[in-house]
Amino acid sequence: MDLFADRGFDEATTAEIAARAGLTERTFFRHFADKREVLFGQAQQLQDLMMGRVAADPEVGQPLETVCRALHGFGEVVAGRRKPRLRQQVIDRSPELQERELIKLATLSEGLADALRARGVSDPGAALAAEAGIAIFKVAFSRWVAEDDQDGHEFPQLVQQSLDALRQVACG
Amino acid sequence: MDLFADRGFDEATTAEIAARAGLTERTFFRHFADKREVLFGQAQQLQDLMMGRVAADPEVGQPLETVCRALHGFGEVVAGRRKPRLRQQVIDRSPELQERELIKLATLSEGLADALRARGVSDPGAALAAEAGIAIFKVAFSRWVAEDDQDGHEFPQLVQQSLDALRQVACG
DNA sequence: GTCTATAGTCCGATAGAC
DNA sequence: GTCTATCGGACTATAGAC
Repeated sequence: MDLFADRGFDEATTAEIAARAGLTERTFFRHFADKREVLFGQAQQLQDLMMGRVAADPEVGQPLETVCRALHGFGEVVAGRRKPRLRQQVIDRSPELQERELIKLATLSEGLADALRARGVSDPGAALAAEAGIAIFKVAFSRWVAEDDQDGHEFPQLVQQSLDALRQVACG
Repeated sequence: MDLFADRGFDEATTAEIAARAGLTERTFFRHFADKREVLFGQAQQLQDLMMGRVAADPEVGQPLETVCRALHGFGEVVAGRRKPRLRQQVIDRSPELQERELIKLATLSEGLADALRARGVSDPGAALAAEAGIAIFKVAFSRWVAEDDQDGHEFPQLVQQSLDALRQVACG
């Protein structure tokens, strides 16, 4: 993170990262499938948490609300992350990292759709509720990054506001 | 496309692609910023078309409907593409191509949001209408690929069905 | 067109934990 | 004996510098 923040993602070589950790370049690639993955290792944990919340939601009569309740879990995960805003700055400056972020969100969407189907929501509703939930997450997250809420307490409110705004533009 | 379809995207080298076109590898990189861009060159054209449709839409009172009408433009662009379904098969088999596809869609979303703001739609509604539109596009497109509609005539219907389904899961 | 740097793979070897 | 983490060196393809 320090190397990336100082000189940018592209300019920090895998050899430097490994040296900084007291390892060889070869060992670095045993821990991370590729250089970008260093910044996205916790993504699976976030997905598991959110999918679990969908599975445990009391009612799925309004699938998008179920998804939004699952999104609240982000607040808990982010509390355990180090410097989430610095991390986001690094990502925002690198197109290749943005690509990786998007595919992680797409994977999350797939997972949420699967979790909804397991609760009896049928397609294409399940896929659309999941994708719409990701849209809400993106907007709420970008607003959260712009503020200085340290522990993620305000995140659920931002999700609710985004959900309301989506309903407004979608259903009038 | 033939090389990618035969042996997969990773296995086809830029040297082979260039040789097949009667050019040198260096010339290949003069035409395409990177190897993946070979398959995504027409993306800007699609975005321009859709943004133009948002700009020219008679009314933006229901922003998501405006976006959906813009999405219909895909049918016109795809008619000029060669083997769109084969192209999609190649993409679906390669994670790095999926990443590129996602960032193209994210760029499209940004463009649509800008076009909506130019029509007076305020944030976060503009961003959410654009993102929700992309969600609808993804679902409609995946259904279109699974069918055998050659000229894209059925695409607007698939968009409408996805819009209805989204309204169902979002607003009940 | 030439030249070079970096990411990432493949092969094999070593050493400690259990 | 097996599993896992480390390392070394050679190798290829992408991509950028000039």
